[in-house]
Amino acid sequence: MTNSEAAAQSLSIGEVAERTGLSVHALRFYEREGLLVAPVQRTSGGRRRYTPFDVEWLLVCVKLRESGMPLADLKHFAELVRHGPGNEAERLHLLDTHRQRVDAQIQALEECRSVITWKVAVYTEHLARGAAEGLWAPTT
Amino acid sequence: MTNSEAAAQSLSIGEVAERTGLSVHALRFYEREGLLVAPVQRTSGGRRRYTPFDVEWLLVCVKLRESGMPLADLKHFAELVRHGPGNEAERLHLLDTHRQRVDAQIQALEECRSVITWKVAVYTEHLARGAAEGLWAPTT
DNA sequence: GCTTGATCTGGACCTCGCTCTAGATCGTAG
DNA sequence: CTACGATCTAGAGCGAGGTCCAGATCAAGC
Repeated sequence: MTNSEAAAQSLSIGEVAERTGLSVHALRFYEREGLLVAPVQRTSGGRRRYTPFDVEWLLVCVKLRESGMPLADLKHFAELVRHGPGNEAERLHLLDTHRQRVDAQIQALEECRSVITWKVAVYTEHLARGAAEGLWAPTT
Repeated sequence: MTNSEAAAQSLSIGEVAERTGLSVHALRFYEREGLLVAPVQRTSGGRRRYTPFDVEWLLVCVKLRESGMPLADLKHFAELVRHGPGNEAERLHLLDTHRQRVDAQIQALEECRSVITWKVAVYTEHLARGAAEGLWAPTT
């Protein structure tokens, strides 16, 4: 890949914000916090140019954040990747631990869901009966 | 129910903390924030006594919080209940809206889960092959 | 050359949801 | 009566995760 091809593929911070759903503020913040694998390239004028690699990494970050991974863990993961090959076992462990948390979270949410569904049914029935009995009781 | 029966069923803040998983600090905080349906009863000495009703309400609160309902919404819900019968439709709406958010959240988490599973598989394979290729690439 | 909009930096500030502190009081066991 | 642990109030503090601001610079179009 030539320099110009690379330049053509690279994106400004605004474009990356659009593609990742992160704000430009958040992108700069993530960078400061060391969440990126490599320092972002700059134009001669000092503007950031993100490579497709950067964007893909950020998309993974977004998914991990969405699922509740703390920034500190994300930073640790980035450090491992930055450090290069040889620590795949640790990366694996990090991800697998997180997957377990996600599983637990899904389960918890499904429980919440059924509690809510139950409550919704209660109110729906109440309304159907013309709200004849006004008293709210937690279990009914 | 006599007074003494009610008193026997009522719990101290510490007992409620145990049963709900909230800290005593959080319990007092929730009360200050108006998240309870009714003001908590007090002993002659000024200590809080929670009724079974209070505890059940708090357990619902915990479930709703766990599933990401903001305190502001919880407060609103409490206000509706406090205000008594006649607003069941609004309560229903509040809960149903939240359920939709929970559903979306579950779906998002499942997506995250599959992304993570994929990544885990990549690293596992990598390790199985003796980490022959060290290059990390976001998609592989 | 000039305007306009995007981006730059460093640091202050914000919201949320608690958590903790200090200093006083209650209440129960010895 | 004395200890001692639980609880009380008001209010300060905290950690996470950004968000926003000021003032300057860059880059593209007219």
